[in-house]
Amino acid sequence: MRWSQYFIPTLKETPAEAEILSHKLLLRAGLVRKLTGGLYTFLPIGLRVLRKIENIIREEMNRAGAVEVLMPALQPPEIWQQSGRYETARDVLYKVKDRANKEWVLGPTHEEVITTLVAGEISSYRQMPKNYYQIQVKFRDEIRPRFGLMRAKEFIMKDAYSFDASDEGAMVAYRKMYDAYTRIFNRCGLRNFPVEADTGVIGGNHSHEFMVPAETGENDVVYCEACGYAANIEKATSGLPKTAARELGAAVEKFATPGVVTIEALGKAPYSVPANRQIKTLVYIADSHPLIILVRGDDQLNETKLLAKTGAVAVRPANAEEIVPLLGAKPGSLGAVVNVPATVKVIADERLRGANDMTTGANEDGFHLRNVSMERDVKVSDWFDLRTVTKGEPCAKCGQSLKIQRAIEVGHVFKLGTKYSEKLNANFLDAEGKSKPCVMGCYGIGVTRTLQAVIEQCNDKDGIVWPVAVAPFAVCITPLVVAKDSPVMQLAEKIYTDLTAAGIEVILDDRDDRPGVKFKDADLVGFPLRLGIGEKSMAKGEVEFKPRGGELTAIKADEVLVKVREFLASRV
RNA sequence: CGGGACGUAGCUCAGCCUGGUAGAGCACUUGGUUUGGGACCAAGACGUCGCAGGUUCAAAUCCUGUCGUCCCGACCA
Repeated sequence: MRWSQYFIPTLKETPAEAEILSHKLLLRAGLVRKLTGGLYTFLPIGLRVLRKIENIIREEMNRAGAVEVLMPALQPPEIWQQSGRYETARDVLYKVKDRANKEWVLGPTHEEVITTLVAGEISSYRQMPKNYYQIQVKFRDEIRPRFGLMRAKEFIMKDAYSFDASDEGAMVAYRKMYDAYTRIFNRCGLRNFPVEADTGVIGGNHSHEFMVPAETGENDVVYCEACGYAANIEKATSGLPKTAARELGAAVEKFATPGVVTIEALGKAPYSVPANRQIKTLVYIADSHPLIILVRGDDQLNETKLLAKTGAVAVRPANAEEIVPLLGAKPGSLGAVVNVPATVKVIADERLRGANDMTTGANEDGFHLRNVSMERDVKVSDWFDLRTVTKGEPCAKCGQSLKIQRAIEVGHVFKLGTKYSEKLNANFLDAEGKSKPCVMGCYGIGVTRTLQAVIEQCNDKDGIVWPVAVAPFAVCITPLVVAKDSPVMQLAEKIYTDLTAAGIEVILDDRDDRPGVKFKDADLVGFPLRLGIGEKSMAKGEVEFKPRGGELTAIKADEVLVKVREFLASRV
């Protein structure tokens, strides 16, 4: 490819819209342009990288036994109603109407479509296992699109769906995808690691996310260096001991705490109740039912856990207008000991189990209760792990100190079970002739997000530093004289022809620009190797050999092909 | 949806407080000089100041509304 005929609109200055580094580089290196918030056009360089990533994914999916299909992006709402997600996923569903005023949805994912397909095609256990995947555009009505391709309204996803006759078979399929994902992200040049994950609205009971460590990520990952435990903070647990039981004190005692409405204030004189001896009382609305949540004063409620453990579709904190009529006091004086309506369930964090000598609100403004025993004084309906892990806590598996790292989620694998096959009638007959629902798994990779994650991880002060496997071109030839009949340009053309003939992807910077401009652009766009050809080096029969981010050396002009091959082979 | 900031040339931004001829740098065009890490000189072209109302003799500037962008939060498969 000749640069002058291509389309690489690099930017010297950073567009105001970009905040994080990868987003800036995406724009500056001319990979994408924004149409409007959350919607981007891929320019040729960006598209080439996208295709590279897609092909790596294809190769690994195929290798793992998955088969490529392509499903419609526009879908009938009926299948979403059938699966129940027309309601549970309604916030992210784009809906459109046709001329007859019939409603359609733009697919945010394809469980409904693939399950409907399979329901009509698979009828025997002999036809499984099966795994179908596609690389497709998805549409999600994100509340706040941000960070360029990281969270967009429209994005490209690889999604695979496995169908098995048994739970054991489904686990095999899951494991195959898990291994394939590790290979895919490694091949893309990404440092990455799988973590245990929450399954969210998609359902299922076994799930891992593939994370790329990055400070700009939207996830917190809890991990243990000693034993390898790693989990999304939404799911992570630790080996922290339960609250120590003490000598069971006298009966509950009410005491005045005028103006004290925070854990912190109650911890100070004259009360001096340490946070770990307080019970924090929160009120949540779960699918329109109020719930009382108890966690220890020094713990934070993890809403994802709450959602998962209660099985609710949605939870949100109740506001003061809802709380006062319910418990008779404002937030800051709440508790679950007295004046709790019988209809309201009390859910408590495991860490409080057996705790006594605790202090909590009295459900009366300006008063708290001391000598509270969870067992004796609080009627708890359910005990769950509900707290958020913090760094430094002991690992539940090995006791070593846990760490927390920000990360970008680039892939997610789920064991779905029969949630969708049951609702959408994807049944088969087993060896005994008994009808059963297929056991499913689903496996997603954010392709466009992965592209940006590579940039986020592979860059320096001059621009992008592409791993060879996903580089838009492996080599950039930079002749410093571009007149057609000049010896420099003739050598550049020869090298270009030779490398291209050898199957190497080369871009020839034939623009009539000053050297500095070309060097800066080549660095910004990030080609792994740049070959510089000027009159000086040429006089010595040499060509400049400059790996991106490495040292410039001179090589013999007639050794270019060999040296380039060596270099590329060493980087795979 | 709550909080904040912003919207002026293709891009980055100044001007707004204190109303009165719309600016700079980069990019672009032409000519010249340059030519190994984003050149220099000269001349030029480029704007309904996001949009709609209002106040005023007069609005980029003040007021109201609206749309859009970005940040924080909430939310999030």
